[in-house]
Amino acid sequence: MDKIAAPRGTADLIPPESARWQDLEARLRVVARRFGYGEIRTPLFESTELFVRGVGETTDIVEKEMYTFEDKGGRRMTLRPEWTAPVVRAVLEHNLLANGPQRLYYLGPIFRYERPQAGRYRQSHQFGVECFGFEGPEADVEVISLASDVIGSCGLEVTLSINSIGDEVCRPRYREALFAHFAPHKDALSPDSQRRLERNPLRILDSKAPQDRALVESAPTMLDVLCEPCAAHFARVRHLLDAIGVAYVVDPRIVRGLDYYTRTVFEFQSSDLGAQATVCAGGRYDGLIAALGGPPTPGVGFALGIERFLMIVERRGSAAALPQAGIAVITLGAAARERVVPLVAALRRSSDGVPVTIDYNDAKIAAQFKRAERANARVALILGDDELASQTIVVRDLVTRVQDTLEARGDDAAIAERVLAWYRALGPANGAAA
RNA sequence: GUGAUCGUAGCUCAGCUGGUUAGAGCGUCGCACUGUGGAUGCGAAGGUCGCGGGUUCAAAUCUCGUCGGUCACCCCA
Repeated sequence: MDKIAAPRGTADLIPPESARWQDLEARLRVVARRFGYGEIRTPLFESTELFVRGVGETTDIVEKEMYTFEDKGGRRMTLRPEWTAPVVRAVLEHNLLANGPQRLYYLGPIFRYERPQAGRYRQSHQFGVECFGFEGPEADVEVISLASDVIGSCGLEVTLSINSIGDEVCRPRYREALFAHFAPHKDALSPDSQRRLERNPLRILDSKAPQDRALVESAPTMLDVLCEPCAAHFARVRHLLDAIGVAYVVDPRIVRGLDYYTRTVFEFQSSDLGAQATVCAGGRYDGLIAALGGPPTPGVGFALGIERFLMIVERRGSAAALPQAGIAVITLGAAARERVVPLVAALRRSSDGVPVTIDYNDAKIAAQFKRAERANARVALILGDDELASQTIVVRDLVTRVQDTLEARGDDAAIAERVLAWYRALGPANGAAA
């Protein structure tokens, strides 16, 4: 029988890598809470219709990347390819906007049927926030600031680019201006851009084809065409970013792929990600909620790719080594192994998060020490015939190799307390542990 | 969906223009060393050479297909 492997573009998350995920997830939740965002969790699958209407019928996501299936009741379902549409659906379903503006964050998997590549998978994970109900530029800046804090708290260097893509008033004008600019030179454009010219001229702006470069350089920018309210909004966003000390560059070539964006769009990019430079991206989507049948409500948010984020952390070598922690129990002989079971139980009950591990196999002491080391334990607790006879136990600091003999009379809870007190007295493992 | 490149032990890889029992380092396990861990020496376990077909007296090696990894395009986090 053939071995079954994880599906293409998916990955198992196993120790010690899973610990890094947990660490990042904890940081993300802390920052979100600090900004007053509450967590929302939505189903892994939704009606296909939600994404068709919410993301845009002609987007790549809807046209070719969705995992869609029919359930046994004949309903068309799709594995969540992005979070914003489901979040808006849930917000409307529970009528949250009746209570005024809402701040929500999410953290979990998305699914897109794409060819795997650096920083791109069929199941990937996103953290993001959505801020509903504020029309003013302060909300744009709040959301950018939150993203910036998340990235900064991990010590990463990325560049923030911002742009405005206008609204329903000025964007159509811009499309026409772009079309007028490129159409006369259609034959000089790359084949991809010739296609984009008809479908979505904005996309030509971030073309990577060398032959498009000159024409893109000379193209009019959105910022030239912005209507008065959009221009004012964008100016305020820039002013407020300056005020809170978040560095950015204005990049008129930033275009978002999803139909629902309006006005402010932004991307955080890293040079460590190959072709997938964007680690976090978002913007304002003032028309989306109404488009999904809700009351006209402004919104702004972003999504951050967990895999890409962690990839930068690793390539920058800023991944902190896991500290040596925990107690590894070493027993010698059947009598000790039996005696130690209730003692380990007592240790775990009162260990308050200190991991207590034990190897039940009858290995030599040297081998058990090696395993304790591999498990990254800080302290070894040794129990053999000698200790049983003298009613003691030996504790040894695996970092300094200093050891001690402790009294082991009385009940197990008291012995466990003695061991844990000895453990805690060592303090955190110092640099030598790393 | 398009293109390039790679799949040999748990990991990293060697294996020349096809030639018989497929190797190394690291790791694992054992012994030297009845109870003290990053050392040394000796030894052992571990492989349907991704999978399937073809060419050949003979295929890890050539060929076709397929699956998977990696990278790029499209597009996106």
